[in-house]
Amino acid sequence: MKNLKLKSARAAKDLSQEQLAGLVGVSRQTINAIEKGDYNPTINLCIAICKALDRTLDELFWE
Amino acid sequence: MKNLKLKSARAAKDLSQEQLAGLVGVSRQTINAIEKGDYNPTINLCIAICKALDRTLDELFWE
DNA sequence: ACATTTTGTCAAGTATATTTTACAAATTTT
DNA sequence: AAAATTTGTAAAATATACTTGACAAAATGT
Repeated sequence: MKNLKLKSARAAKDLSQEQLAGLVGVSRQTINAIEKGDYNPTINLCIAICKALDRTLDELFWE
Repeated sequence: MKNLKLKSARAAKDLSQEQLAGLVGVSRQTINAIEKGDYNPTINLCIAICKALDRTLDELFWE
């Protein structure tokens, strides 16, 4: 299922998928796939995303 | 660095690495590697571990 | 309306998470 | 102290996260 919390947190910072990808050091497609859902990123990437968006793991990746 | 929060939470439930591995459906070595640190598990595995130990992502995998 | 940026998606390749088998060190049990 | 369980670790194989390049649809800006 889509990760709308991530999409929303990214929008709150006014960042494009490509900009967020650059901040955390992955490709744009990876960010897109995570938001799209049915994807299983590594915890280090999740942590990097959380820090870039000033959120915690529970806020963005806990159901 | 070692994940002592995970090690401690597992001990609190009196589970061996092998028992926890069975609960979350991975090998014992994977659990051992995560506790040892310098490892990068997937978010789905982290979530499964958290649920098995009645903890959240922030409690076990946030620094 | 046109131009630009952003997003969704696909296929083929590369990097790495995870498994399997195996053995020794350490810890716990009797 | 011996036996049994648990843990630490390693090498080779497999599964999958992530990349690169590319193109079209959708959204945004002028």
